[in-house]
Amino acid sequence: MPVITLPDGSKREYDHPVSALDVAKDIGPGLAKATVCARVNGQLKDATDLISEDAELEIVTLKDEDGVHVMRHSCAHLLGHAIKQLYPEVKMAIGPVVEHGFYYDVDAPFSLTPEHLEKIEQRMQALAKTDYPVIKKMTPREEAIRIFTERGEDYKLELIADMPEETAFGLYHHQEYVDMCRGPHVPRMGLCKHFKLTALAGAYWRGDSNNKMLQRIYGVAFASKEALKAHLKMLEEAEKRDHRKLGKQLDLFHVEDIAPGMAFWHPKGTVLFNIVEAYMREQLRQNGYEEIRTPLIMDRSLWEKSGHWDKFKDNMFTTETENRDYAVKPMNCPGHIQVYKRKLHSYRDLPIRLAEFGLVHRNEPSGTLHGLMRVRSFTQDDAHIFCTEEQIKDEVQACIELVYRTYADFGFDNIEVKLSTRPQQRVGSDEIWDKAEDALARCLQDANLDYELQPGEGAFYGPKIEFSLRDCIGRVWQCGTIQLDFSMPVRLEATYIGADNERHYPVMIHRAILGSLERFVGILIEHYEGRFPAWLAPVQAVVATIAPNHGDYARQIADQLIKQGFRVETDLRNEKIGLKIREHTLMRVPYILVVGDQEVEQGSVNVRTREGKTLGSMPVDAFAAQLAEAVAQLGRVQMQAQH
RNA sequence: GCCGACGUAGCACAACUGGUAGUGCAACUGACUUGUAAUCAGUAGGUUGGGGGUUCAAGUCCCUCCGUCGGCACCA
Repeated sequence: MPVITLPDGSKREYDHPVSALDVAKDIGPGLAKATVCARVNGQLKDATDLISEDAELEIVTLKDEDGVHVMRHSCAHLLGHAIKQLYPEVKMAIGPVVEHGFYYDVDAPFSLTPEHLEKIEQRMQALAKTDYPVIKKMTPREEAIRIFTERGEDYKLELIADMPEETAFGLYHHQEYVDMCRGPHVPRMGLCKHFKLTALAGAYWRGDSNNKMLQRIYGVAFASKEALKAHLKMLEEAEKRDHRKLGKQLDLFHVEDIAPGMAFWHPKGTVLFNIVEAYMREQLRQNGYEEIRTPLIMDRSLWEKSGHWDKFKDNMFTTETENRDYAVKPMNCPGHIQVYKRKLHSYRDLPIRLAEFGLVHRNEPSGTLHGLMRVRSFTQDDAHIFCTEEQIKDEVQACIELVYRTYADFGFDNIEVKLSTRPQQRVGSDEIWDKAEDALARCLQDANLDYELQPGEGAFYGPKIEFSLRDCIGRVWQCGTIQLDFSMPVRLEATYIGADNERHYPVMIHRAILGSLERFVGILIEHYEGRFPAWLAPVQAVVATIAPNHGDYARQIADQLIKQGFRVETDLRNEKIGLKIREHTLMRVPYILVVGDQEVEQGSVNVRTREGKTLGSMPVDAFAAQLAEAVAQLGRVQMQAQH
């Protein structure tokens, strides 16, 4: 005799076990049709699961994020259904939900092509259209094994073998197709409507590169046609923001096969890069850091001692001369310790904060390279803070604050925070790791930050906090990081003299605010779609002449502004003003200063903005004041404009 | 590194099943003397990523290396 309580507080009494779908039908046919699954006492369940006890019930539809999630998951089954009808020899591995959609990893004896995808998608559409019911059967272990053995689904059998505790498995019957899943799933396939298969890729079985590589089919799915369309449109728009494309168009940088994964920065890109660096340098000055510079290449023995050689020798560039082996630095920390060690330090000196815009080289696997985001040569805004254990908290806190202040200045407000803890391969005792992980976790909690825990993802010498930003299509890239390290000072014998007149090892905090300057600039390009705020724009204004005889005046204006510290160019070409405006607008120059007879006469400039607004003639000083104001706002101005 | 796709002039792209490598922009030359997103005409530019092979003939087919793109694994 279950009593079902609905979200509005109303109660319904039944004299037999009911499913959420039954209840929905009682409420109305519209709701029944929209039912994707149910939340029973807060837990997601299949709409067809019978409820025999009193329960709070919420009918979940596609208006609910969870409903969309379940529908996407069912799309993966639908993909399985379709692919097995078309290519019965394919073996199904796993088909989970991902952001915006789903994928299915399959083992096919042939290479899937976009043409296959098209056929599969059509079959999916046809199957979904029949609106067949999905039948869930909790199936005893033996029977589940029998079913998948009969069907030759080796991967499903392996999954079952991996859950030795389970006595029964949820098998979802999609007509003749059977898939195993914890669920829930949609009760009928008509709910899967607005999907599209989008990509093919390789993926290792169980994410292990020792295993066979399977073929992964990616798809997206949404609650409505409009949402699907909007998503595809967004991807299209995102393509225009791609920093690799804009880097070429705006003449910022290039990469070529003479140096894979290493950027050639062009003049305009270098201006941008230098502004970012100068900004960070000013932060260092204001926050008690001392800047240093250390060698690019150091003896291999240093890297062996630090532990880097052991773990990363395959990813390090090496060189050799006069029978000595060297490694190109992949990190700055050992160099910084060498600087630290040249002096005897008192506990009174701590914390000591050594910073470097360190150019590091890492021989990243070829398949990982990605524009400026993942490269083999990059500049870290790196620093190492040598301090006592008591100072950890204040120092980490200060770093966190610096990250948020800095990112806000660059126009970012959406920062993902993660805490990564001890990995399998590591140096240092468990006590030390306990201490370090606790310290970082406490700092995050004190700062009131939501963060994701990533067990096993820490650096080999210590746990780390990561600050990540997203690129234009939502890929997440690690930027800032704060890492606690109790080991490196011991290994490389960095000490200080304590109040007790004994030698102690300092704690070392590795921290980067932007992370890789290359990556950060890449993200900036995408974030602003190349429309940099005046602060960052490589060229802030172009003085464009109407006719050749205005050249002297234009040059004079430009000189005047350049002397005031602005980045200004002239366009004296014998071309029409329309062409000049078009070209500089496409190059995303924030201001175009048009000068003709009228301006020469008045000693003014006629200002046109990148957005196409003509601000009219104004004295040069007035423009300079306006530009200075725009520059002073840093990147925060754009942030407000976007909301 | 692995799976798959791709690589044509500085850039963006074209060249049917193998049959003389083209177009636009940019560059250069000249004309036009310009008022808020493209003035007109002409000229030049490529061993089709490198190497090898099949063929009477290869941008196109095959092998191999390099690189790029999308994922996966990796990411100090």
